[in-house]
Amino acid sequence: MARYNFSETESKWQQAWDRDACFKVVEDPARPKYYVLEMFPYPSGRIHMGHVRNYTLGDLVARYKRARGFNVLHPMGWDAFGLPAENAAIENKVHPALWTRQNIATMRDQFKPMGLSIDWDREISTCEPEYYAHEQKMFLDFVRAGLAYRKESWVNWDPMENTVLANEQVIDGRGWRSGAPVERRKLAQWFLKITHYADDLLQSLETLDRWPEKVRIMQHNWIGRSEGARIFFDLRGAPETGDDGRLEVFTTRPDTLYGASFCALSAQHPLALALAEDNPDLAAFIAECGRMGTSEADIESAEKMGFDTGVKAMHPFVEGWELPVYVANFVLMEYGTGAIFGCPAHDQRDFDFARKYGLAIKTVVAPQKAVDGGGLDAFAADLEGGTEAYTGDGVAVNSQFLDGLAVDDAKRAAIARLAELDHGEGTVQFRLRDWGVSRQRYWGCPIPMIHCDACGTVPVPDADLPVTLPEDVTFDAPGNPLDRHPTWKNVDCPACGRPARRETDTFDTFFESSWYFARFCSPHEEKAGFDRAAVDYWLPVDQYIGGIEHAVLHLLYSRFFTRALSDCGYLDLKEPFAGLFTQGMICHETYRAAGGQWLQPEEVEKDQDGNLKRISDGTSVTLGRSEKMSKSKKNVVDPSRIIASYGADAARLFMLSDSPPDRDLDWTDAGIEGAWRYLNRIWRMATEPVVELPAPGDSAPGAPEGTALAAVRAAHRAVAEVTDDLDKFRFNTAVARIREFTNALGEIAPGDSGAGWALRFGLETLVRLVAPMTPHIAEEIWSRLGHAGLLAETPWPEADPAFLVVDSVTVAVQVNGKLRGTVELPKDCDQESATTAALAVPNVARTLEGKAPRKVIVVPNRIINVLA
RNA sequence: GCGGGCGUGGUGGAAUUGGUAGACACGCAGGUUUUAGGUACCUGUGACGCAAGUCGUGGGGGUUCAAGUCCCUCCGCCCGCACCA
Repeated sequence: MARYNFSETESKWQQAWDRDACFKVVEDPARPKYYVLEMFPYPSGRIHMGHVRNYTLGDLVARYKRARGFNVLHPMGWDAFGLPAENAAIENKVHPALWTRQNIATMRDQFKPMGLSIDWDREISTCEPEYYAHEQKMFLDFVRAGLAYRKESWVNWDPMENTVLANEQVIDGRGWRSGAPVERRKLAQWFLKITHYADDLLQSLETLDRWPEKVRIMQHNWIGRSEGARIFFDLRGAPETGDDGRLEVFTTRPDTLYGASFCALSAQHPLALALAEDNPDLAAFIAECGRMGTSEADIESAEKMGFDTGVKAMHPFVEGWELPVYVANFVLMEYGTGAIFGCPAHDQRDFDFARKYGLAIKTVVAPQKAVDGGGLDAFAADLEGGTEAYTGDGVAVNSQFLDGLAVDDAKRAAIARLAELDHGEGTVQFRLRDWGVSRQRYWGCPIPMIHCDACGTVPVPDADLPVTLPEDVTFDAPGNPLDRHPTWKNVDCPACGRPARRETDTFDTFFESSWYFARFCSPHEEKAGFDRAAVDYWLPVDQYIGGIEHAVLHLLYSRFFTRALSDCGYLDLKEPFAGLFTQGMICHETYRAAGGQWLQPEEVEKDQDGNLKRISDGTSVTLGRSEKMSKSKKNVVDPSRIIASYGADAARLFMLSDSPPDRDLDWTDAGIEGAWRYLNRIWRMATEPVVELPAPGDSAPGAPEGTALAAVRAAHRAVAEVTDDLDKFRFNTAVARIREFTNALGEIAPGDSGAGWALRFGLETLVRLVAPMTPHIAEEIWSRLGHAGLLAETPWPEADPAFLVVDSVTVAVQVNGKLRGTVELPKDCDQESATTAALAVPNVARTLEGKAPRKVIVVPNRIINVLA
């Protein structure tokens, strides 16, 4: 028999599954549903190993759940809008639409040979109007529901390219492509009111019990809820700024108000800007703070800097107590109110600031112990003369009416007094900010709004939707081509009919990925984004699988979107993803040539002595540590080449072997070779059996014995263990159990009674267990074993408990905790006979030197510890 | 700085409730068959030791009959978020 011909076999079964439409699904209320979804790919041009791992994991789950009787939805689509398409357009003169569609075609062709059990009829691409039309409607409904609004906000502006840059496109304060110094500009932008759901998004994290703890913590921190107080300080010497002349401050420590020694404003605070108008020194200080923001922030970060404005803030509790108002570089405009009161004794930043500017440090909280023990003065002296603020728990001191109250009680009391005096109130502050969705980009979904000089911003009427993205644009001038499109941009106002202009901004591409999981439920629905009955059946996604890099934004936006859609009547659901699994990254060794430049794995070989050489010229190569595969380090391995040389099954098996799926995986040649060798091993076992196999369906010819019985037992044990492992996402141990079982099959002695039957049963069980991992070879062996039906449509095997019980166990025997031998005992045997047997072990008797044991601890079926 | 994770043979990694540490692989060594070989199969493989045995899960300490697992402490690496008031 020839070596296993993977390429012939793999394409053969892919066609068979296709022909039988094995993976096509429709709603079926009679069966339990299971929705498996991998994070859909960005069509960058070629698939990478991360994709292979992602889709291997998802496909394993999909095939396994299908075998377990679930109606499985496993779709595929493309996250097709985004900046790289525009960059390609500028750099290579290819239209973004063409570039994207070609990439999708290429990547689809690369995915197909993986043999994924995907319902390809549901394929979607977010850059097509059939998809994005629906999100325009959703957006307008959000606007109507008060969940979307327009406001001015700061952006990074590249004056050379006439475009807005994302934070990661700003390098050392300059545009990544133009190199021009980036300006801060204020633009009117659309926002989605994610903060409306801040509390719910936070609290519901606790219901996501099939999410990784790590991701929930990251979201928890990102939302960043903190309870505190808003405090209004009356001001003296401040210019009129339009508000009521008071300074609003947020604090989590209203209990420390009696320890206040200054107030500080962010450099972008309106009051700071107003004061700077006739104070050039302050203006210079503010400009300096602005410069520090982007570039050398880390280096300078330790150094607290401030500028005394001369303005005074009046303490809310004490008549006549004036606090100096500074502008300080460590106060963020984006958080709270952009202003703080400083209590140096109980906040490290305030402490450092007070030291630098000679401000008072006054202890107003002390540990109960210090107060009780009469050590308060010493505690205060240490604190005020030291270098570290006291931020621990305790009771209020030196604080008038708060004295003696524990921190939490003092906070409540302070807030009550502030409210009484009309100087503040208790409040909850979130770190989470509303989601800005406007992008000054071409390759995205147009925002369906029209700007009219007379009527203001007018929504595009539902009847005029969708607003399709014009494809007759060029990229030969800087800026957004939509801005200079002659016919698309200029339209009549839907309200008054006079000439008006379209909104030329497009949506953030997270917009598309926030509801695509719902679109997959009814991808061809034309009237709406999805059919209500379909989403009610399929959602939530039972198992979502993807990279940890989306732990916060994508997942949070999707959770928000699901709530917003529900509030607008589209859905009745809060959480889109019931189960989440985050896979590890693919790593590979790195190589550097003598000159220091990175080398690709194909450029390097090992010589006889095991030293790395560059193939082209034989010069020596430095081996670097294994790192995440990346183009910049050139340590990438192309999946298509691997699949072409070893087949999809081998690549998939390697992805699942050894490393737990949530940990990083090292790609090695030895690993893929090992997977390939294993496939050949089971191929030989099945096609050149050591003993003649009975016909399929033959019943067992009496009880198997010896190695045959052992193999049958191993089969049942493997079914039980692999099932358990797959349920728990322990795919690497599932592979180990399958290999163990394979070894047991290899032990079958042809002469043992029932050997042929046991081998057939074993092989059938084996291919059913590996089918979700290596579906092609499993299907081929299944067919060669004489089965007419597809393995892809065969139910998961069940273990017979009768073969799982064992009648004897090996029990370890220790003397004083040290292993001295083992003893074979009947399962669940009584303590006395276990003790007797243990003491009879020669090595145990010898170690005891004839002395009687002091005590014997028997853990049934596990261990016996003899204490001498 | 805060939060999270990790640390086990030459390598990737196993190890229910605390109960024979190193499953399953890779690599390596020896052998058998075949071959031009890279194939396949068998045996061995934590360290030290001829052996009995001793020591071994990042270091140190503790709890326990028994600790990779629980507690304290220190060290190292990785990942998030970072002047969040």
